[in-house]
Amino acid sequence: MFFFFERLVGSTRRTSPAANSCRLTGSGSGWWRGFPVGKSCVAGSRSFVTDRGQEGDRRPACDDSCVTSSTPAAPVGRPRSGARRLPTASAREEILDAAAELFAQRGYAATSTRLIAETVGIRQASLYYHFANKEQILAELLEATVRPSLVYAGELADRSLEPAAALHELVRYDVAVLLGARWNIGILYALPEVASEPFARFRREREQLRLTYRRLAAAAAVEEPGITGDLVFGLVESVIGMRRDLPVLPPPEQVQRAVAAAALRLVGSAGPPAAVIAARSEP
Amino acid sequence: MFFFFERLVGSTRRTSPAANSCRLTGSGSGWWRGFPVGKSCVAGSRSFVTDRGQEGDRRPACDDSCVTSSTPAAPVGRPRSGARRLPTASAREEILDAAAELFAQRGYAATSTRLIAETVGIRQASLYYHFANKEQILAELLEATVRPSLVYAGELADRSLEPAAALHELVRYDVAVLLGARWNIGILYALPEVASEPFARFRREREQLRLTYRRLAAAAAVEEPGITGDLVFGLVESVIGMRRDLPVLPPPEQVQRAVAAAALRLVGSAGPPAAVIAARSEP
DNA sequence: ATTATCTATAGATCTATAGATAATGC
DNA sequence: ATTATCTATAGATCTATAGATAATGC
Repeated sequence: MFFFFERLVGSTRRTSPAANSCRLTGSGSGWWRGFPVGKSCVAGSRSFVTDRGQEGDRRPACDDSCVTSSTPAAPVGRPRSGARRLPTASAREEILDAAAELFAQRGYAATSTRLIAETVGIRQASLYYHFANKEQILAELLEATVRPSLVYAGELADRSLEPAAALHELVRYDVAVLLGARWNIGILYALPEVASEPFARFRREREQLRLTYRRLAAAAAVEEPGITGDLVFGLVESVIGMRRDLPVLPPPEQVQRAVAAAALRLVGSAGPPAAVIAARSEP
Repeated sequence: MFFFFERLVGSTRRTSPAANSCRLTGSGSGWWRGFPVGKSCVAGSRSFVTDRGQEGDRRPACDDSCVTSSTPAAPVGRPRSGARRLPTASAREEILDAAAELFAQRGYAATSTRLIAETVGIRQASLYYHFANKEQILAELLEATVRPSLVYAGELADRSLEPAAALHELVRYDVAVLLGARWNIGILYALPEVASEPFARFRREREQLRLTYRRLAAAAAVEEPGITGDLVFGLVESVIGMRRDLPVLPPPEQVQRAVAAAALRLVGSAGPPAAVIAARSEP
């Protein structure tokens, strides 16, 4: 019913731009966050780090050519003291993965760069070869986390579904993203430091997603929508708290179904309309 | 329709134990968090700090007698260098208030004891006269924040309402608590450091509240409840995020109504039952 | 004498930079 | 020559304790 795809994240590198292959290959890119999606492969191959400044860090620009080789290739540069955290991933990706785990577990301020480095298996100072500062790491994680849902929301708009069906789809997708992430990355959304300037772009994108929920809820609601859109948004993101606080959760598909159905009841729509069933016509 | 009451919090002191007067008086206690409630005055006079260890700090035990005087009284001890933050409150309460503001705004780890002290208007070291350590401050804030809803849930159980009506009441109350707090204290629930040991008691109490939601949702749901109780819990707490992220919110009563109604739709109950209306028979 | 503050400071961090070094690539 | 690491460290914190001090209370 669902299949997984992996996303390239936190890397300026781009593998073969096989836009619809839904599985990216090449030097370990895309390993670190797999999530199930409703129907289609979305935004999987977008490289969305390249466009950010990266002013401060010493990492040289890298064009497409540098990863197209599928050979593992002997590592360049001075060898690490420790073993690799993720042998198939780039250092940059290993850092993002370690940071995601630690930020989600202990918070941003409580996670020292030393701890991130230790978790990766490198020295603290080596982080600064890949990132200008600690904030850059969090910013990258945050943006990589909203963007898929935002992109999906955009695609949904082009499919001219009836509002309830579109809402159902978006909720399913979003829940899948939140549950499927390797670490409970949604926790980062609520980190207090996200209110500060370096994370403005992330906040803007998240607000766009909220607007989509508002629009769909207003269109699908039987009565005056009021704050219903925001409540659906909150309902969806409540799976972050559930994933954090509950020792066990039902399988993702079941949670997706439950939250999507709950969202439709919440907007007053009488259960998943026929269009929803039709829209998810799998083979 | 609603009236406010103030709660004694973070103080071993107890004013006149006028259990139902709904307004506590005496040396500034209860100033720092006012919130509207649905019908009754709940837990307003409980002092729930006394029973915790306080091992580390030098603050001497204080019995009821020490605050019963309603005269402002000249301050004992060396005078402060700065002005008071809250002239009517005790130093302990001022610290809790400042910490609540800062923890909610910047997070726990990112808030230094120096900053808390400066915000209060005292020197950093002076905090330690009132609290054994920084964790104690957060623990006290957290516990003071769930407890009212938990107590209210307990009282609700004694009133033998029908499930949908009870759920409606609890949601209204809980939303009022979250919206009425002087600072958006619910943010603290999601602070990553809350997972650590010093906050075990808080977590236990919050889980009890979750269980109440589950029980009520299961009893009120028309179909298989599944994770519906947790979704309602999440729905209610989503007002924390709304209060944080939205520039303006509708007036509290309106949000209460909207969330309570949404909760009932979510469990499948067809709108607020007559019992709900009956239950809130105001003059 | 008691209380609630103050000053001073120990010891442990933490972030980011400078510059050396051990690999590969050409 | 380039890359990706390493070691060393400056400078800025941060928490908590020790002990002095300026009030009131008795």
